Amino acid sequence: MAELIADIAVNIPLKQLFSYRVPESLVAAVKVGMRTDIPFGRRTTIGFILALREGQAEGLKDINGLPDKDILLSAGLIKLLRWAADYYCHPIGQVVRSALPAGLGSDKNTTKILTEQVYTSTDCSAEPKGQKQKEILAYVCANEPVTHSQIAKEFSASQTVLKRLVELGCLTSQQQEKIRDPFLLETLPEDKNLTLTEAQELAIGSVKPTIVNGEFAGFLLHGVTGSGKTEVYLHLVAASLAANKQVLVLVPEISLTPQLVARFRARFEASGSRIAVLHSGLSAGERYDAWREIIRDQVQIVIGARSAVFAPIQNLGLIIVDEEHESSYKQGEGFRYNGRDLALMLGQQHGCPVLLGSATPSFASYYRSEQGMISRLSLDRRVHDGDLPSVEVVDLRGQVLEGEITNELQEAIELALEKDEQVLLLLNRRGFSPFVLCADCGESFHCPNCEITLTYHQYNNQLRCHYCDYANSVPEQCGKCNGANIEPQGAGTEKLEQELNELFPAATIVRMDRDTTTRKGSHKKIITAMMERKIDILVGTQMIAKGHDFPGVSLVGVLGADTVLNFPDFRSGERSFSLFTQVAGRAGRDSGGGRVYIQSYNPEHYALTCAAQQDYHDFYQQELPFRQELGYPPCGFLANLVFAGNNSSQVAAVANELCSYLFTVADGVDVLGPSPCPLAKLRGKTRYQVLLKSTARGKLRNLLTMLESETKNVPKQVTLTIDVDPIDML
DNA sequence: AGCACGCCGACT
DNA sequence: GTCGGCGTGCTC
Repeated sequence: MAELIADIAVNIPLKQLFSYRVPESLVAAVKVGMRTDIPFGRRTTIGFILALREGQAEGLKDINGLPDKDILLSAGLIKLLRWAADYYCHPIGQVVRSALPAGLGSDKNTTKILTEQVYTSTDCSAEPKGQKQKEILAYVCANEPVTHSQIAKEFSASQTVLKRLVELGCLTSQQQEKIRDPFLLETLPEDKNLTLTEAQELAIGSVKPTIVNGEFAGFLLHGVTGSGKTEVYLHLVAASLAANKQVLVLVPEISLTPQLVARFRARFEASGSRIAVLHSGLSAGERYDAWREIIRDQVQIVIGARSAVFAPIQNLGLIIVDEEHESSYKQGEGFRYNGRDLALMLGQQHGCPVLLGSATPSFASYYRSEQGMISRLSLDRRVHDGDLPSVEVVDLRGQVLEGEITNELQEAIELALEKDEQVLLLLNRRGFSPFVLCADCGESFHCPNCEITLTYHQYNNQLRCHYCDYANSVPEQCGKCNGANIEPQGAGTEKLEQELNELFPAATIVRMDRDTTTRKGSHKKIITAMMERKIDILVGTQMIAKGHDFPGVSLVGVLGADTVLNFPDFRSGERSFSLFTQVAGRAGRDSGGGRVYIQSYNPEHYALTCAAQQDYHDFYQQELPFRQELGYPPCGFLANLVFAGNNSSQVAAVANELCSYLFTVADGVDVLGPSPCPLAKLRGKTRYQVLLKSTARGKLRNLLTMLESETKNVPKQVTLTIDVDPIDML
């Protein structure tokens, strides 16, 4: 006899699904996408029903129950998750869990649905005796249905009065679900409806038909800073809403893009569209509520960071990936997916356009647009004024510098300060100095867990590891020769801040990096002070280049460009070009006539010269042969295998063994390694890597399949992580 | 990942 | 004699 069988994903590091019988009592209620309680081994746990089928249930256990009324995973989402689990070689149960809002994927179900009383009137002509009763009844009649919290806000001590009104038969009440609304206390900005430029009109016109027709199409919206990408997004969102379809907007990090969220809300909330903003600041309850609203089709626009690509939207009309080049779209640990790439897959599965927007596109996206796989839409002019900043590359070769700032840059800063304009200085290295050493014997200091050099932080006189949380105070004496001349070498943002204070004592100088923005709100505080022109010079790491328009900035300086250029990774050119172009775009945003100085020992490097000209296409053409020759993405495909464990010789042996196996079976795939990872030791674990490289995606996939069946032989003391399409290989 | 089973060292 | 170390094996 055929019975109902559920295929269930369980949160364990295994690829397979587990099959259970659905008992007669649950057959009517069970649906694909629901969460379920199941017996698992000697314990009970929760799982997610990814499929239901008829079949022979002999030898299968029964599911215990269904804890929720709603389904949690839409059919479309299940399809995406299964594809992603396979593509990224990650256990399906853990893939499902990382897609879900926190609190729903774990065993302990801590997130609850809130409910509250909702009142409606039954008799508005009634005339209760009490004055307060009259007032509240009138209020309910005018505004019904009214929630209890609304009444509590308007009237004090309303509880007994309400009870009396219900007893009198004037009101009835119902228990109803309550949605936690994170926007409740925020005020909406004013919506500015701007006239479109020709280029904007053209871009909108290209995407619109695909929204209406429900076709997949990829678009790269390449627009320089200030060219009005957001306005293009807003018009396309409107088109999607008009076609009765929902919109997904991915952003690199919500906290860095408050303006974008504000503009979406200002444009669409007034006309009754609901926007769900998913970000790390939400409580578990708020996430759960947003998730339920989305799956019930009560939300029209979802904005969020990479994990929002898993929002269970059922009727997608458009997907936007803003700042698509940002590396934060790639998850760096666990389930190492790329939100931008999954967005493209999602668009294909749903049949809707995907719009990738950036001023400095990822090399991969630009390549795809050149190959005709996606369409490129360009906005090459700023909306106001035409002037892009003038960029000067300052040659450091042969210069004798006392600090970090050249005479050229110093003079430019003086000039800007005289004119009461703001200055932005980028130095992509936090701390005071990247290392310290003993001036007598040359001894330097390393992290005991990660073996890399420790960075000196002057403000608390500590040596800190930037990869784990190791910290130690600076020793008085050298441990090797007992010398007392321990000196900081090189410069970070802290030291630069000190130098600036000496050079420009009258100026207000503020530093913004991970060390000054850890406290909640501190980041926003600096941004606000900058907006209000309370800061003359802002010094910081790459976070100063992201997402903010500071109208008062006329001068941008880039220091330490060479550390970015010489970073040991095939994407260093791309990253440098992107960072320098983005930060240069911060100069003279409104007034025009901005100036940018980039100091470098390698002024002829194409990443620098192209950034100086703001010429992406030139950069692309110089970068392309290098990627082609070496078969690097997007001209080839990579997967990085990392072996880690406490016993270094065991890790090396396991890596060696698996590597030679792969080498013998590989067909059309280069097996490189094993070699110690660039961070050969991290948090106390020894790490080796094997890089797989192929020009054919399918051949790489085949090898990964063979690898996965071989991982059974990896001892438990050694962990193997597979990173498909890695973006950094540290 | 849990959770149990199992086989060897120092304790009331 | 047994409490407990963590190696190994399994989970529909």
